[in-house]
Amino acid sequence: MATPLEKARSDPESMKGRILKAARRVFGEYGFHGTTTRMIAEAVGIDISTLHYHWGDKGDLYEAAVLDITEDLRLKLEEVERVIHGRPLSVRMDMAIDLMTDYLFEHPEISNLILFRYFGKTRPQTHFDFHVPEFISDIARSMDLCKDQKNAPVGVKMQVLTIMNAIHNFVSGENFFRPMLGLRRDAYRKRVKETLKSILIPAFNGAVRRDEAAA
Amino acid sequence: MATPLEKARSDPESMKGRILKAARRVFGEYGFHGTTTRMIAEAVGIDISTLHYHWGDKGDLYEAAVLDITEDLRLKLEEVERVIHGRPLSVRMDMAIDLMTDYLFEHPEISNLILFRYFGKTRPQTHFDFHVPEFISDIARSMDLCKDQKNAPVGVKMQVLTIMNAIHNFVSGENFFRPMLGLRRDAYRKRVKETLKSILIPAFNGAVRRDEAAA
DNA sequence: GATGATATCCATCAGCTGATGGAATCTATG
DNA sequence: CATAGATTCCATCAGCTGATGGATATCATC
Repeated sequence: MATPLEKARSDPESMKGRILKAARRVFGEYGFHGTTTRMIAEAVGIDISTLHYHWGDKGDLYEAAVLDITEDLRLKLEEVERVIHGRPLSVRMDMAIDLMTDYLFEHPEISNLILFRYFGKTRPQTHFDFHVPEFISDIARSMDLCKDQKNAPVGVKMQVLTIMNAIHNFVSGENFFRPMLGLRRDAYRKRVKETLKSILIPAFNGAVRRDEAAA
Repeated sequence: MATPLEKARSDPESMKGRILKAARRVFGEYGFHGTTTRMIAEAVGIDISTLHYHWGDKGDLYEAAVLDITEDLRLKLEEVERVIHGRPLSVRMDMAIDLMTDYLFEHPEISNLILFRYFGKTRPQTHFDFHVPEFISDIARSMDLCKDQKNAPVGVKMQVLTIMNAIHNFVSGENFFRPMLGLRRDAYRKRVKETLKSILIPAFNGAVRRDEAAA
């Protein structure tokens, strides 16, 4: 039998799917404690008891939202890897940044929820698995930053974290940074890509050149 | 007459100061909505009415905490600028990363509160000034990334944001990232500095070399 | 159209949270 | 010590929040 999350993902138009979609967005904007079940129910246009009927209590729905965005992100990373596979490093980096920033700007609640889980605590302490470690190693391998498929070295993992977090920051912080910079939506997104590339591509090209020189 | 915040900053041992210090920490861990006035009062060992007596309502205390960490950060940035002034770019960058990471790891609530304000919404919408734009331009000038004292170009501002956010991320996300990487406290902090330097210094050295070549 | 299962809403509750009034305590000053 | 002001705590409240029971509505199947 399919879990509630699988049902919701297989049919986004169902009530389960509509609630989950709204939950992702509202939890992403206000965090777990800043979100009330009534806010989500109102966003869907339903009563709170309908929400509880489909998803149990608030913590269960939050967990489902986190697992849902995690799975979306995993699928997108796989897709990006397929697209960039076999190309030279600087091109891979360039394309990966373009594809991931575009995707996350279209689904900012993914970045929002991830950052909330990284940087904030929930009361009472919830901790279900986030699958971050595997993601990070997969990205590292896809970027050709390490050979080992299963487990990247610590230094490489931290480089990958730096890249991913930089993207999440600009996506999730758009409401704060964009007015500060006086940019329109499209100009902001263009600048984000440029900035990330200008910083990251030289850094990693240099790293690889240094590796090659050492070898 | 001194404002409550000025009084609290001038005498950290006073009740106002003790409450403010606890508020910074708890707000930083759980965010505005995840924090209850009772949590802060309990951390200080006082009754909630004493808290309200000194700081008014919850929103006022939160605002004071944000302004307090903002001022701390401003003072630290000034200090760092004095220390690194006049040195070559790569050395400035190296020292600035060391000094700022050390400082923020000792005061993680600063990074915590800043990230909460960047990435989360508060209900009802609060928006008092954060002074971020001036900070960013000051850092850019201090790093010699721009000439104009008052207002750095957009591209430079975004580079500075990328650097500062990367530091905040690793400081504030320590509880999440460190177990994931299997590092002890000191090793983690060492690795954070190495990672930041390995990515940022080549990038900005390259940028400056390109500027010089173009000039 | 009858019937059982599923889905939705209304009414309501207990507990938590922010906030306050007022009594009790402390402190400085004469 | 007396007194006034400042500080702290206890008791309490109204409103919000998460959650549920039960009535109603919808739907598939016969």
